Amino acid sequence: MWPTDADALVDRQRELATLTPAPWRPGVGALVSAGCWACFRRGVSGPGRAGDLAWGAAVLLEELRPVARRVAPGAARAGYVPGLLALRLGPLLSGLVGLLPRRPEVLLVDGTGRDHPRRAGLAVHLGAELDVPTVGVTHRPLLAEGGWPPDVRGATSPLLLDGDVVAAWVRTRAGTRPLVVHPGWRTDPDTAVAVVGRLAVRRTPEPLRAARQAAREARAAASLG
DNA sequence: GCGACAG
DNA sequence: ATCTTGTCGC
Repeated sequence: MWPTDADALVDRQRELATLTPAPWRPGVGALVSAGCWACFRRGVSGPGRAGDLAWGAAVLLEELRPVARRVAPGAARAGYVPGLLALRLGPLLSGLVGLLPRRPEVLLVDGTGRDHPRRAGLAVHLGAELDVPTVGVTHRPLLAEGGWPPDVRGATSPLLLDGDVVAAWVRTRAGTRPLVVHPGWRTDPDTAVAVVGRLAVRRTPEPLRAARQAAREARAAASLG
């Protein structure tokens, strides 16, 4: 289950960093993926706090086609603290993925993997809890460093932390900012980049786009009453 | 001590 | 995270 305080989460992250699960690779045929997302009330800025109202979503896809959606309101378990995102969102997101009609082959998460103070970001943690290979996607690195790749779709460049390649900048579209792709649970950098390239039609990979849209629709519906 | 810091 | 503004391209 999910740690409920920072000390317990840090302990769990240190444990996760020592695990070496078997690497996963996509099989032949249509890829069954999922994306999960959480959004908060509009107009509220800052790190927030425990109890913040949130809307979560998980969407299951066969290749690029959404086939199931789950949305639910929930409460953040903590304010946002860099390195402790799992404390805030872990239970909500894992619960929603667990409601999908089947387990995906790979789950895309809005968070880092090995680019983390203890090499165990939310993408790693969710994958371990759910026993699902994961790939993280963020707008920017948490700690890793590296220059942008050329402005060509498919171009990548490494992001390093303490001399290790822990993530990659990826141009999913020319003319826009690259995304950061993070290997998570049972994925390596090459596999993570390949999965994102396969699932990205627009800038944001379709599983995350679909989940973000579903979460925001749930928020909008709630605001109307 | 100070700043930086996924969402 | 979320918002606002401006700019570019179709």
